[in-house]
Amino acid sequence: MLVGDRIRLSDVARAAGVSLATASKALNGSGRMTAETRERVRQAAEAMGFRPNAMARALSSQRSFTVGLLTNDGYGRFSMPVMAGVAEALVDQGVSVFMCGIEDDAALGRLHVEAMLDKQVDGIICSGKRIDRRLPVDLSDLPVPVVYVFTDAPEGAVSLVSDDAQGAREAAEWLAGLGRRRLAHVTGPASFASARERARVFREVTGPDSTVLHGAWSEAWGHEAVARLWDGSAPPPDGLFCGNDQIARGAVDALRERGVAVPGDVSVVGFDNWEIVAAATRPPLTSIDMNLKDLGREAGRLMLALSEGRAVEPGVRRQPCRLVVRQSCGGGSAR
Amino acid sequence: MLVGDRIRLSDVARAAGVSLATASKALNGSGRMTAETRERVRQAAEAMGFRPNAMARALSSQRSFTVGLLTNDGYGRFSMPVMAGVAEALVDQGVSVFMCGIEDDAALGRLHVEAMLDKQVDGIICSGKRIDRRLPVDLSDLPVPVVYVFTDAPEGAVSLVSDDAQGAREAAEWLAGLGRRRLAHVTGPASFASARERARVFREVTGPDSTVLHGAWSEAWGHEAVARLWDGSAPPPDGLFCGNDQIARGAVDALRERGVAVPGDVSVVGFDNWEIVAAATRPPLTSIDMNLKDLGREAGRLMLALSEGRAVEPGVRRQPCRLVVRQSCGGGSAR
DNA sequence: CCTGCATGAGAAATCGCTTTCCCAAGGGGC
DNA sequence: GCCCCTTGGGAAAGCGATTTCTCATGCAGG
Repeated sequence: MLVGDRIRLSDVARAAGVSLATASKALNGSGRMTAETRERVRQAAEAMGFRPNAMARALSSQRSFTVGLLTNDGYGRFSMPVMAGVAEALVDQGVSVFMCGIEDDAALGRLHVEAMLDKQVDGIICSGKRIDRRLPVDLSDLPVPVVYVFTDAPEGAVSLVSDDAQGAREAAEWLAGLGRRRLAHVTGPASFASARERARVFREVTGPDSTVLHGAWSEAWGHEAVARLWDGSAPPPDGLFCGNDQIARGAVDALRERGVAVPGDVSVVGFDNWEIVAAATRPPLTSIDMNLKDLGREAGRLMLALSEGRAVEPGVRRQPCRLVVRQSCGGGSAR
Repeated sequence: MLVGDRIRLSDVARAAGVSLATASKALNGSGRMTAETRERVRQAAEAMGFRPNAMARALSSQRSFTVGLLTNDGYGRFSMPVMAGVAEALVDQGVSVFMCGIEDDAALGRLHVEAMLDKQVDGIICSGKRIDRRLPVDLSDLPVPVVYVFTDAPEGAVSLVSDDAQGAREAAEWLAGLGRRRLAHVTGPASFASARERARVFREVTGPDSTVLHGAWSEAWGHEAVARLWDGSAPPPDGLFCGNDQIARGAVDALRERGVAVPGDVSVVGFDNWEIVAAATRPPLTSIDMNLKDLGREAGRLMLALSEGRAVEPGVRRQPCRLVVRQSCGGGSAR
């Protein structure tokens, strides 16, 4: 793929018959020279397959064209799509991503952050698995910009989260639009801000005393919630909005077991659009996708802006979610 | 966390009353000087919170203390644990990891590899999601060492995979040890080398004409396989070894639906030990764990050796799998 | 008492590129 | 026709380490 020694800028300069300085400026679009000169250098570089040594460039320009991505999501459920998005936004700017999983280990976090700083990263993107908790590292007072994604961020920071309210509204209105009138929301612990926020909006759409059940983020809880809702003490729901796909799957399984048809008798919407769960459910789940890759992509863009010294409005940015229709709701494929 | 300008080596040297050269050697353990001098420099560095500039160090020493991790596993199912292992093995050597997901896009692969090379990585770890397929990039003739993990590798390369044969034997013998005598193996497509190898060993343990069913790697296939095995034409198995946890889950669900008790009537072992699937199954799955993090850790060690110029025996290294006992088999928690 | 060699430490070159002056030449204004 | 300003391009000083020599110094050997 690459043979022999790497071509240096000085080689290109010599070939193009210009000085080192001119060659550098030509390729970077800086400095002043005739278009003809610039082009000649470009051609030479191109022809020789010149690739600048990023280390040298970083050392003198004080920009390393690398960013660090810190995450405590060891599983990758959230951080993999975010990383993919970040990388996508940055790769053609020549920026690479150091990825560091730190779980919830503060010492490990510090270690990695220091390693990043030593490597002169142009910025750090900090991502989590929950928007109301922070990673066990203090990223304030760092000599580089920081962008927070899908995690809680300090006051005045640049941060990016998915729009729980809009996602929940999307789900509830979809169920309502299908003609479902007795809706219930089965979600995770009320200790999660996301769970509370989605529940709030769910009530906003369906009425202040519609049913909201908090529990674990598990299939088991989905099961149990169905058992409660169908205990005969009240007319059961005809639409279920679940806080994540695992709960939804548990619920759908429980409904099947008790002979309730999905989507015939009940429509179910999940949250997360976790392919592996949503697609394996019978029937496959209609679900809210948080567009994590988009979140990552936007984070990448913001990081880029910041590292180029462009000003970025601080504060929390909420990115919209998107309803992905499968078969657990019936109804058209409209939207 | 860090305040003001970074301390440079020259600052340390001045503070310790030695030259730049001596300071460098003192901190790197190279050169010759009295223990007292060395220690004095160390103390000064420590006291001033000196952190060497990795770029500068890389530029002159020709080692960047970074490695690239290439993967086509966009989901992170395999690459996240591998990355965690790699990072764990390298972090206290001060080595950071560039992570690049390239899916199956050859152009993207080339782009990322070139970016890595520009950044002077000390080596590249190439990881996949299937041991009999390669990534769409040519990593031969690179100016840096390459280690392959969980992917097919060219002749003569250094490569690391999990030991399918040992894992399969572990599973089959566990079932046999539980007194199960009519064993069946339900697994993925025979086009997968892993599926074939595990099936081979399964037969080696259970007899040449024991049942092996190939299908998709899905829950749906687990269902269907159970339907076939329990169609009444033959005495059904009392032990099921499934090719992955999804198949196992499908099978367990199907068994429950037809009133067959797990683990009462049938013991089921899965493969992958994918927590999210294995733990949510009712009952939770006993499964074979491929120890991917260990695989990554070992890959990190090999990479380190290679990048330090130490010789590494080429060839395929197989790392053992491990049986994780949950409740789908009954029997003791022995082992 | 002089030569020789091991030893501790420093001067300076280098790594490959960026960037800041600085200078020569050409052109326009008065 | 003189002067000043614009313009294209180059020389050289870093960036912050590593590393190769080189050089005093002190001690042992003859």
